[in-house]
Formats: sequence, C-alpha cells, structure tokens
Amino acid sequence: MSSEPVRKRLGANERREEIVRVTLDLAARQGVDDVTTQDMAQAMGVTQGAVFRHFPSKDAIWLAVMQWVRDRLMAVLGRAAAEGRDPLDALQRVFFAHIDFIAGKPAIPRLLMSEHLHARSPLLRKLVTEILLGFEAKIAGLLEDARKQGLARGDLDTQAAATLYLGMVQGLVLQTSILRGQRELRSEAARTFPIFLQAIRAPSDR
Amino acid sequence: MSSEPVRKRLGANERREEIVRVTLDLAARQGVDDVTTQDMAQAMGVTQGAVFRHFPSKDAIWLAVMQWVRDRLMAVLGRAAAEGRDPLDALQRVFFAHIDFIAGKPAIPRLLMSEHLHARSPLLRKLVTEILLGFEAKIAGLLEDARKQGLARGDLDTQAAATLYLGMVQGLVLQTSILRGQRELRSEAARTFPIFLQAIRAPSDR
DNA sequence: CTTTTGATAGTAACCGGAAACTACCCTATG
DNA sequence: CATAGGGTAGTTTCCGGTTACTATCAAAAG
Repeated sequence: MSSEPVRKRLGANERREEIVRVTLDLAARQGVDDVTTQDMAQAMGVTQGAVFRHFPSKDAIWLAVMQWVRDRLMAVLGRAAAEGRDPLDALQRVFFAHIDFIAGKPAIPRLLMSEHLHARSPLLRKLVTEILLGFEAKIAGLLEDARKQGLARGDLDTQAAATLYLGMVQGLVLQTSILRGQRELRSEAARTFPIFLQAIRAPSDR
Repeated sequence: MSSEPVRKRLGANERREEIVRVTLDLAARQGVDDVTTQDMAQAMGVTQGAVFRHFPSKDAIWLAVMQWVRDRLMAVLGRAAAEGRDPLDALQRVFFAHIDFIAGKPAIPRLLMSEHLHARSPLLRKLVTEILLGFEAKIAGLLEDARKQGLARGDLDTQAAATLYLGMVQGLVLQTSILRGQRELRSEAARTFPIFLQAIRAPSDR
C-alpha cells in the first residue's frame, strides 16, 4: 500500500477519470452515501481540497460517475444484442450481459437505490430516468420483433413484459444485495430467466 | 399544521408508538437517511432531546420501525392468502395485497434500499433477511401446492419462481420509485402479474 | 541548451452548519 | 410530593466547500 509517495501531479483529464474510478470503487465497499470527498482524496493519495479543483461539487462527481456507467453499460448491451441470432436469443444475451456487468460493479445497484439519487439530486434522477426508459424501450423492441417473427406469444403485452424483465433484473440485484453472502447473483439469474422465457414464448415453441 | 400547541406529556408507550409512526411518515417524504431526530421531534411538537428519553439510539428507532412494518405486513398477507380459493388465487391476492401495502407506505421500499440497512446496522439487516427468506418460503409453498394440484406446470422450479415473484415486486417498486410521477405502482402491477402467471400456469389451463 | 515565466495541480488550514447524543434542570400529573 | 416525561443548552464530530499559498511542468525566450 505504500507505493505512492511520488504519485502526484496528474493531468486534469486523468485526474477526473481517476476520481470517477475511485468513487465507484469506494461506493461498492462503503455505500454511496458514506463516500466522503476525504475518502476519495485519501484513496488517490491526495488532499481533500484537490478533489474540488476537478469538480465544482460532490454532486457533479456522482453525475460523472453515472454517465460513465451509462456509457459502459450501453456499449456492453449493444454488443450483446448484436450477437443474437434472433430476438429472443438477443434478449437472453442482453440479460446475462446486464447481470454480469452489475455483478462486476456492485456500486451500480447502490447508486440506483441511494437516497442521493432519489431525493437530493434531481439531475441525477433525470439521467437515471432516461437510462431506464431507454433501456425499457430497447427490451420492448426486442420483444415486439420476437412477436412478429412468431417467437413470442401473439397476445403478449410487450410493454408490460419489458417492465417485468427490468423488474426481474432489479429485483434479483436487490435480493442478492440484501442476502449478500447467501445468494449469488449470476446463479440466481440463471435459474430465473428460463421461467421468464416461459411467460413470453409462443405456445407452439415449447 | 399548527394544531397542537398543547400536545404534550404522553405516556412512554404511546410516545414510542408515535415516534415510530412519525419516523415512517418522514422517511416516506424525505428519504430514510435524511430523517434526523430533530425532524422527528419537530413532527411531534417536542424537543429533540426528548426523543432519546424513549430510545437509546437512532438505530433502535429504525429497528422498531422495521418490526412494526413486519408485523403489519405479515398480518395483511396472511389474511390475503387465507381468502384464496386455491393456491394460485391465494398467490394473486397476496401479490396485490403486498403491492397495496407498499403503495400505502412509500417508506418501506426506501427502508429496504437504504444504505443504513445495507452497511451500517447489522441488526437491521438480519431482521430484513429473515423477513425476506420467510416471505420467499411462503410463496414457494403456495407454488408447490399449485403444482401438486395441477394448477402450475409440473416441471416448475418453484424456488426460482418464488425468486422471480419477489423480484417482480421489488423491481416494480424500484422502477415506480425512480419514475415517480410517470408510473403508478398499482397499474404497473396489474399489467405485469398476468405475464408472470403465464410462466407458471399449467399448459392445459390456458 | 539553458533560463524564465505562466498556467495549474496540489496543499494546509479553515469555515459554517448539521447531526447524534448528553448533563442537568424543570414541571405536570397521579 | 414523588417521579417520570420533557425542556435547555450544550459538546463533539464530521463533512462539503473555500481560500491563500506552493510546487511542478511545459513552452517561449534568450
């Protein structure tokens, strides 16, 4: 741990990036609302005041973190969807890519559930709302395609199914977050997804 | 709101109850982590120091709140389940009773998601874990009964289905919490539940 | 190739405010 | 009048944010 007596003076861009990285990391360990600017500074081997040279406020840091997460997530999910051979296959790939992404970054669900998001920062809320709605639309689109190709039930309410899909992801995450140590996200997800598939698959396909 | 200038000197038990009530109420409005003992006192027309005459610490207050919630929730869900004519009917009644209960007490999801629970108070976490596992077992039991009676698919993984069920509830709550004002919990739930039913219902029953 | 200089990352000390908890006193009520 | 519930007025700690100063670096100037 004593590897940075000389670790100073980064360029502004790199420092901003490091702040985002370090903040995500700390949030995973201590929880979003318990990360102080002092903690961030300490994790980088820098004083607390230095943080404010790169961001005008703590809120701006969380906003930057959320944007970083959005960009990564969208890239990963887009790639996963493109690899699918048909809409339902794409849906499955997106699901597990999503789960894996979150499993690798435990700070994300915590950010989604933080008081900070829900109550204190309207800008952050707005950003998350956009991400959520966009994502839901994407899922609904896949389901619609599946329906048109006869892979999903003809009478499927694709909008509601997309909501269920998102709920499944978020619910699994919340549960494994509370039952930390007793449940493992990936394995729960693997058991649960087939049941969801039963709900949407065309009867002829079983 | 200026209706109690004379509202003082309650018995210790009643005061404890009022603290719990008022705390839940404030948590619904401001968010769990933003409720201060000052807020509680103010909401009761009492000074902040007085709160600590009835609870040894703030943590103890949250614990009491959670126990209060558990007792109410279990009573409501038990009643709903008892009214069901068959296991699947009971499941549906439990679902909507659950949704209605949460819709009427917005503080509950916030408590579940609060950092306070996840990081700071192991006792609270333990309590919530018990509630969650007990609830899941109850759902799994209903599903098992349904399967035995031929109402649910014979090859259903009831454990995983129970997880999906819980995930659906929690996911819906989280979504409507983030999309507050754009989505309404009850109506989303009403659209989503039928899709869940499709997943577990025996093929012959459609 | 060296020196100067201007921009800026980083430091240290501080501020205002808020929150949990406490010590001590008061007073309404039975 | 005794006592339990309540009030007053702190203390301590911590956190976000600011400010005045310093160290470093790169490029222009010589």
